[in-house]
Amino acid sequence: MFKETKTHEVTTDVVIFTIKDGKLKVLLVRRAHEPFKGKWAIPGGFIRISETIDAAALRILKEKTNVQNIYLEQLYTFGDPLRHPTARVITCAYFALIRSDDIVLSFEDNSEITEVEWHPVYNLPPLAFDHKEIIEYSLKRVRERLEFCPIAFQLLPEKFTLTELQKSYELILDKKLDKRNFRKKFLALSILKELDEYTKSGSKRPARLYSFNEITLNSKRGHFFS
Amino acid sequence: MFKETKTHEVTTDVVIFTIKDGKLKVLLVRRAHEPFKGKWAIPGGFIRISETIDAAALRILKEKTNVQNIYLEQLYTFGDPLRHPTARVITCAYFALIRSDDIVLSFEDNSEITEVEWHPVYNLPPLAFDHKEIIEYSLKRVRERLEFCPIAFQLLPEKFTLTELQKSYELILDKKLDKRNFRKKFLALSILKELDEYTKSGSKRPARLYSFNEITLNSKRGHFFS
DNA sequence: ATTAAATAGTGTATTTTGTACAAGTATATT
DNA sequence: AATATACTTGTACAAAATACACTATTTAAT
Repeated sequence: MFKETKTHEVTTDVVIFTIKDGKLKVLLVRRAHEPFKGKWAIPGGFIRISETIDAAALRILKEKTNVQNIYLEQLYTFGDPLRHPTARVITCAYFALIRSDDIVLSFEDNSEITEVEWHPVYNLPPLAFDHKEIIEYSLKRVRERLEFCPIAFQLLPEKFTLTELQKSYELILDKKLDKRNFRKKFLALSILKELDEYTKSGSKRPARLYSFNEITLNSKRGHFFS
Repeated sequence: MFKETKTHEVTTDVVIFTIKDGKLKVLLVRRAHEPFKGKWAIPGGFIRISETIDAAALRILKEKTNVQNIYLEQLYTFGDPLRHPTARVITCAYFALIRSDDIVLSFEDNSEITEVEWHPVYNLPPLAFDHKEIIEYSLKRVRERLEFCPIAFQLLPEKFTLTELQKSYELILDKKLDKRNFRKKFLALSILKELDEYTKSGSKRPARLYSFNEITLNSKRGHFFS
């Protein structure tokens, strides 16, 4: 298919999750050029020759969201020769969880892209390349991680209610959880700091606010929810 | 460090585990050339331009061990620009578990290599590149997998005793397990076929032989040992 | 034939973890 | 004051994990 003398291109793509408008969303960019011109894709780019892969992924993340210091994990490397129609592009995919508040999406004068937007994970538009598969695999991985460590805290503000925390789990796992069991389990882990503050009851009964203790993962069995 | 016009090279390295002489071992090759001439390394090679990464890893595995149809899983992609002293080489690492019996190690007239040998995982020689890190990470992953699915069966012969099975778990997890609990748990999973055969008591009391049913993973919670 | 040595095999009691499930409490609104 | 809404809390049961010690079968030695 390709000449053996042709070289591989190596990129990184980053699946960026957030919770916005009560939905789990991923950041997508609209492609300005072929292949897949006009199609939505997950943000990505070439890995520079003297840059670690992690650094490249962080760079992509920062270009689009201006966010740094975030949970970013290498997901999988996708390298089917047919995943790109005209070149051999191997992509090392990452995923990240961020809070969507105080984030300004940007193109950064990037002629590669005509739009940047959050899209509901459970209702995606047609995507370029194998990006649908990449997102699905990310979601699977996030769910696995959630069983072991409360990475959902990346999605929440500094101070949050237990209901908000539970909601973030429900959005990721895509199922309802029992309120009493959820609280019991979480409080038993003693990773939450109970604050003496309450939501300024915009609605009904104010809810107590919590924050995370410095995260020290690996509780005995490490499992959270299944 | 490198000129931005220089291209990445992309390889795959495969950590191959086996149990031999009552020890958990990995397959290492001795490098014939610089860099790290004469040092031990895990087997690897360039990914061909029209080959999937999985296919490349399987090819490497077959070149060295003549084994096919084996549990092979992508581990992680290592891409630190400093991991190779003179080039930018990104490697997509895999790991595999195989039975060491009926395996003939081979160089396949490969001038890259002067030796191929099994080495105890818990007592490795100095290794080329970041291969020590890759092996350590493989081991971590194998342990994680072991909690969910009985991949240890890849290490055992067709017919085996419960003691042998337990031993393989103990070697990988590097700790003793309780015999009665181990058996109870495994038998409850009904993935074992109890045979009407026994070890031809080379030593003391003969032990019953078992084989695996067709593996259907994902029992309810999926966990085995911690 | 008896005994010793080695490995195989087995069951119960306790603790921990997971799950199912419903009523009372604090605030805002009317 | 009554009502609506979201917040908070505990117990009983089931399932899973863990701790723990003796008997059984064979070979080898006397």
